[in-house]
Amino acid sequence: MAEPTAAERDPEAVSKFVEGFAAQLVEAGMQRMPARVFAALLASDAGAMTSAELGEQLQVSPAAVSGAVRYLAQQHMVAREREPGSRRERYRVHSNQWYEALTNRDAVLKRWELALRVGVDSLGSTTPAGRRLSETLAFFEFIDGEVAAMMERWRAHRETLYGDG
Amino acid sequence: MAEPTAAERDPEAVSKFVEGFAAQLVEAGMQRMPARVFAALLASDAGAMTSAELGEQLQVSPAAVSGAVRYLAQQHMVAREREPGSRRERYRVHSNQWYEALTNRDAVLKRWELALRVGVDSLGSTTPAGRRLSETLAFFEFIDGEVAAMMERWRAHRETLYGDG
DNA sequence: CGCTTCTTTCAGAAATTTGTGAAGTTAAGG
DNA sequence: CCTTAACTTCACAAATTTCTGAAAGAAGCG
Repeated sequence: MAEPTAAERDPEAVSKFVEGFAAQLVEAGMQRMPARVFAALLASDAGAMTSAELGEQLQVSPAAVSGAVRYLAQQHMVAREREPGSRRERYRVHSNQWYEALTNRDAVLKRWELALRVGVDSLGSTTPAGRRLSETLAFFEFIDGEVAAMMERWRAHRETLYGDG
Repeated sequence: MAEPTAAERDPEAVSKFVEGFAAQLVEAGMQRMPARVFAALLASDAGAMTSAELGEQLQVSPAAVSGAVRYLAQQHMVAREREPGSRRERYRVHSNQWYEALTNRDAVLKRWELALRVGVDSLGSTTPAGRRLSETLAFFEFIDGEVAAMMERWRAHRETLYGDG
């Protein structure tokens, strides 16, 4: 049993991982329910679950799932899938996509940069405080540029690990 | 007045920036009070303030400042300074250091990695879910390595902007 | 078209988080 | 040593957040 197979998937083990990983995400600033939903999807074999399945595993109401999924979809951390010919929706983590979304704190960086520009303007670019803000701004602008390149290197690195899969 | 000087520092403008920038940090997951304290320090000309100064600018109690500073110090986002021969403490943002601390989500990454390893082990590295977690883990390990190099490039880039200052 | 199944919205209850005042602790300076 | 200034801790009150149940809203299917 050191190497479980799909057949012997242990709900307790799954739940333990889900709650543990979710807790880490919460500590890093994510809301609890989105974190739990996301972790549950990550730990699913299919990489996708229905609203009902999520509600059952996490022991929460459909309303809670709905709210969490809306948030995750906005952040591009899950994709909604409509099985054609059914009202049932399916929420999926795209293996190759989700961590790019996590990295896409781009929007966050942009808002920080905007706030800093306002600060530099109103405090004066030649004051000590203004210069500090200005340097901070330069840092974020630099990071912006680097992240794209880094993701490119990751894709290359990934292929050395997994091939073109 | 398009370019304010230190002499005409406008408390309202400062406060506006502080609250605005703090709000962005909060939205990114930081607690409110640490965010406000940090923003206030960033916007100070000296790059450092006493507990009393912070309390007055932010209109909060010494207890609130104390709690916020403890958090920020743990995250290495501010340094505590003891002016020798005084009980007054001074909290400082190290211009060159603070954003490295922000980037030092290293600890966060490490905890995520640990949780993911647990997941891979308990779900089985050959199951679909296990493989997904495993790939996620590989991604974070890759990022770990890249961040250090990126910071190095930033320091070099910074010198092209500001010289050795 | 109406029935049925799934999802979303919304008001409110419950839990958590946050900040305060007051008491406690530490260390400088007489 | 004792006084006093500063920081910290703690219990509690207030504000905020989070989740639920119930009702409303879509969309397939007969």
